[in-house]
Amino acid sequence: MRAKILLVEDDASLIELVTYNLEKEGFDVVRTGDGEEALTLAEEEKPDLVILDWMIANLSGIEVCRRLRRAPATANLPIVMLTARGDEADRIRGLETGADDYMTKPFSPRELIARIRAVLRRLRPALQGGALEFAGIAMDTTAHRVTRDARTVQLGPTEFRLLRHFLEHPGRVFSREQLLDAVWGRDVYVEQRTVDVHIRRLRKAVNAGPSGEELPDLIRTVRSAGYSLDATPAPAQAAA
Amino acid sequence: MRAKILLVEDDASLIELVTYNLEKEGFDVVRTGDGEEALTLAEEEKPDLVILDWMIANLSGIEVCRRLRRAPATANLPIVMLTARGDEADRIRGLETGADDYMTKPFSPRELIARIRAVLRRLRPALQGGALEFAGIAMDTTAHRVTRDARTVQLGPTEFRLLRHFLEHPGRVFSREQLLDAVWGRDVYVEQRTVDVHIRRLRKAVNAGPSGEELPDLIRTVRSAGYSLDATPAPAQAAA
DNA sequence: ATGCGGCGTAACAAATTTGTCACCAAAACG
DNA sequence: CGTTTTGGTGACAAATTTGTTACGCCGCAT
Repeated sequence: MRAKILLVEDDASLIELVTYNLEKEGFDVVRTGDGEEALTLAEEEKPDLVILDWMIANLSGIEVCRRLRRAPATANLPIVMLTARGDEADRIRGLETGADDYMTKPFSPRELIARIRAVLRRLRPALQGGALEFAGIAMDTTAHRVTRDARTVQLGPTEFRLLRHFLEHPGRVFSREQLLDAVWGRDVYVEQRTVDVHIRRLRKAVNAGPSGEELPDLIRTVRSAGYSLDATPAPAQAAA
Repeated sequence: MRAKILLVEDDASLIELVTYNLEKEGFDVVRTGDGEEALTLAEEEKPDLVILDWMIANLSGIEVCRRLRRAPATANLPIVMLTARGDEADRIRGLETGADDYMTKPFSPRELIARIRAVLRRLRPALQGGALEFAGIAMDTTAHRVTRDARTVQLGPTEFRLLRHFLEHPGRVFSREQLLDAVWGRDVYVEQRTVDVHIRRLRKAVNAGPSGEELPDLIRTVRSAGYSLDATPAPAQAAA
């Protein structure tokens, strides 16, 4: 899966340099030099990470950062700030506003790539082509293969993406709306209840035991909130 | 919840400088200047983050980093590399080996703090926000999970919101009207006495002990005023 | 064209949650 | 003390939220 990067920068030569390097490394790049447009693109293009220059048109980078963090849809989007302002105070302000990393010009493209990878490694483990694992469920994202306790699990495409999303954020509760955004795509109009049906299909596939038996359900229903991948199956009598 | 930081560094003056700043910011600090010992401490002390100097005794920082990543127990431990080697190649090597961030000496303690916070914000949302705690009651808002003294507490949606409100303002007394506004919503028409019933349900769930016994009630009834979350069992009635 | 697998909806059943009451207990008041 | 308030509880029926199943469609490979 290729990661999509939103590059917000208005220096033409820098755009070219960074874009070239990113694409060489296998990233998709979306560009803009305008702060307002950056906010729009962040919502519409659903990039996996934003590279944000401080000095851009219409809105300062720091303001874009602040607004991205405030909007629920982008509150979790990784941000790498990139700027000529080398002031310590500026760097700290950037990081405290919610940036995940901060680099000052002039910078090495290779280091930028390395830092981007470091951030993505944390945020979207699946983008690094690695394997995901949680409580006995293992997913090889490159081979598109899922196993539970070493036995293969057969999943449809949607269930695969759904499970991948859960594995990338274990323990966290997602609303049906968030799942539709993340798994189906932002511009797809589908009934929220459809999520339930796919959750059901996913459970059925993942919890199927060797001999027709049922394994503990790792997908927790959180009433009025959504679903989450969770190791604690039955909080019933966990007394000691 | 205070975050514990393992500082692996052998320059005495730096140790002092960094420790002072970390502790001032509310972190617990564990120190060593030895690579082998760093691995042991990482397992035993279970720090929330490691600051790792490149040049240390016994094992190089990069090697410590590599081994931490390889051991399952510490594979996910956030690492910030900190070193005099400003070489681009070294920085990239550090990041690619699994470090989450990389700073070169000389560095600003405040920037180091800001970067540590940026990493922890991602990795341990519980340490930054999303987690509430009071007198043994812990709430993870992202996982939608509540525990009392490490035992899971089962709550309905309304009780969850109610408890969250109390945890966000511990000790403060809220009238039924204020609670309806804050927990039910400003424009919902519900009987005030309904609050009592939910307080009852919340108490029942939170005060249930391991073996059917009752734990001390942390929700205080303030006659003719409302309710509050309060650790003190039964003090004399102060002024109104 | 035909069959199959996967998908989105609708519909109905099952499970939980919720707002109110009626009634009892505790506290405040004179 | 007897009354009056104010809070505590258990019971309910209604309302909401999920679980499950069935069905028709669509795209694709045969």
